[in-house]
Amino acid sequence: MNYFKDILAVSLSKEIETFTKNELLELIEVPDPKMGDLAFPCFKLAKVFRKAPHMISKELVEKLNFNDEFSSVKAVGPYINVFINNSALLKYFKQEFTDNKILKPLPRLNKNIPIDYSSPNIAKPIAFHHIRSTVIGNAISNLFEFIGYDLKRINYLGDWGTQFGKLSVAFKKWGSEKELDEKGIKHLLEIYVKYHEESKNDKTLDAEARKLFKLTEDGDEEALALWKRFRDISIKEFNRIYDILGVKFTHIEGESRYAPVLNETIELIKSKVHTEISQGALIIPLEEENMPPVLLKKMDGATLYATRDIAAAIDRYERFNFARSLYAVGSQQKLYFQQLKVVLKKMGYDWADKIKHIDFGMVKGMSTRKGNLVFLEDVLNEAIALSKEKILEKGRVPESEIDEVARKVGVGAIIFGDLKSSRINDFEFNWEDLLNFSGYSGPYVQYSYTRVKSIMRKSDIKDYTNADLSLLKEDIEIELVKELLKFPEIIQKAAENDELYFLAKYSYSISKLMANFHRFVHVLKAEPELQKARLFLLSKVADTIQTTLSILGIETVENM
RNA sequence: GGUUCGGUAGCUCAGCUGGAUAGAGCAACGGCCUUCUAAGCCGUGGGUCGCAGGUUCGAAUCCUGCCCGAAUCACCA
Repeated sequence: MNYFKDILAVSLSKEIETFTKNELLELIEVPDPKMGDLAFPCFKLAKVFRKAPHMISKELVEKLNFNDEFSSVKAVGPYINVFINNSALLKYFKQEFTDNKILKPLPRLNKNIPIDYSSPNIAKPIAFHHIRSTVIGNAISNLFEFIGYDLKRINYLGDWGTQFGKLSVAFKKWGSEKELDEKGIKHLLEIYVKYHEESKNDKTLDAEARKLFKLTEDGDEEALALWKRFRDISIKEFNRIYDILGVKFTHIEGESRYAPVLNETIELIKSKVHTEISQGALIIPLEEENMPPVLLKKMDGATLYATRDIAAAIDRYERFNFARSLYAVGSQQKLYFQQLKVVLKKMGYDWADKIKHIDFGMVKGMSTRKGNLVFLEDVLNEAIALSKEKILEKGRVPESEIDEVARKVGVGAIIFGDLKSSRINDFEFNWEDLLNFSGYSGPYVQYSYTRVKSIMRKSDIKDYTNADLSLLKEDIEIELVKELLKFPEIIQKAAENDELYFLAKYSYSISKLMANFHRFVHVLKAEPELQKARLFLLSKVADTIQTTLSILGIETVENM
């Protein structure tokens, strides 16, 4: 659509000298389809020319000249409404979608973007609320990869800290090898919970835990072996869930990576910014910035998250020389990330400006009926089971593919559910919505895709490359063409705002139009040439849906 | 209390760099399977855009104040 906007703007700029072409381009709107494809409001001109806007629109329309791009250019009150000529539109459509040029990832920029997402704490099963960072980070990564960046997908595990001392103590006291083998991470959670109960009454436990973690930090072989074992078990279980979700990482590391360099990091910080001891803790005061201080070391000398994160930020810059550095982390940590950037900036690192916190709202209303967490895996399994049930009901999917299709659809519903609205909104946990596969949902879009593919499979015509698109005359066909041509704008908007819901909405609106297409237009009954033209269009609908969903991290299926 | 984010239909949300009658989905109700997949389609009802001022040709959108909710504000991450 930008192509036609540009033509309109150029034409307008020939008549209007007080505005540049780009200023005019900014003013052009995409109105209600009934009014036109493009609209130019004359209010801003009215101020400059001191003339009523409806007069200006009327006069302008008479002066404007076009080739054959527009079929109608009319003054409607203060607006100039423009309809695009169908043949020009279809010609442009064919050009852009030949070899799917428009859907291809953008040229490589040779610029790195490390992104930190998912990042669970080890020794605890992944709870449902981890879905947000995992799915948002994965999709943002896909999006930036699409527009040309090289992504470094980092799962920055919470794998260091006194909680491992606690876990070690708990395992020594109540742990069982047999249960660890059988239940894996859930056994670790059990004993961790028990530890917390017991430690309320028995204060010696905490001291013991600190001692054990100190041993780990100092490199004690036995302590380290136990830590490594907890970590390996955790990673194995995490990977199982990432496989279900279809989420990938390029780097699995964790806070432990920075354990050896913490002292030198603190020395480095001390040498570059003013630090002080306050109430026994080592802090960086940020009064000038109107922020609370950043704590580097606790009273007992132990380091904190901030120290590790500063080390990690520097490390990521040194390793990747990043164009941007992203963190998909909840909005609770907004202030913390501002502080982190300020500290890095104070240390003289200009690249701190390239750090961006992709924040998102928290998951609320999670069922606590059992007084414990809702595990992500359970929610996924629930969604997959429901989707399998529906697949069996319909009986369209071959036996051998049922489980795979059920997974893609069930998981698609969960992922889409997370990405369908603005990141910053809190996410309401609600089984009913989560498992509702109709309307504005992943399965709806996937379903739309299968119907299109089904038609393509049933037709004898398999090659549409030389289709004569001028045969496409139905309104709904033209609407679809216009929608498909919006793809680059949607990608751009999503990337500019780090918002995935633009893509989710886009996939939905294509599907919605497709539903209308099915109602008014028949493909297989059409004459061969017309059928070919329609198949060309449908194949592009399918490809656009697939490309859009795949950026969101959702797979398409051929049947459901 | 300070800071930040939010308050639009019963619920979940779009729309917010001011513009033409405020839009979706879910839920409710009523229709549609001899027609390329009914996980679908069509229709109906449902709104003082938190409240009050201001800015202007025009405000859900910008400004101010207030009300309500959430997050956060030094030893968790």
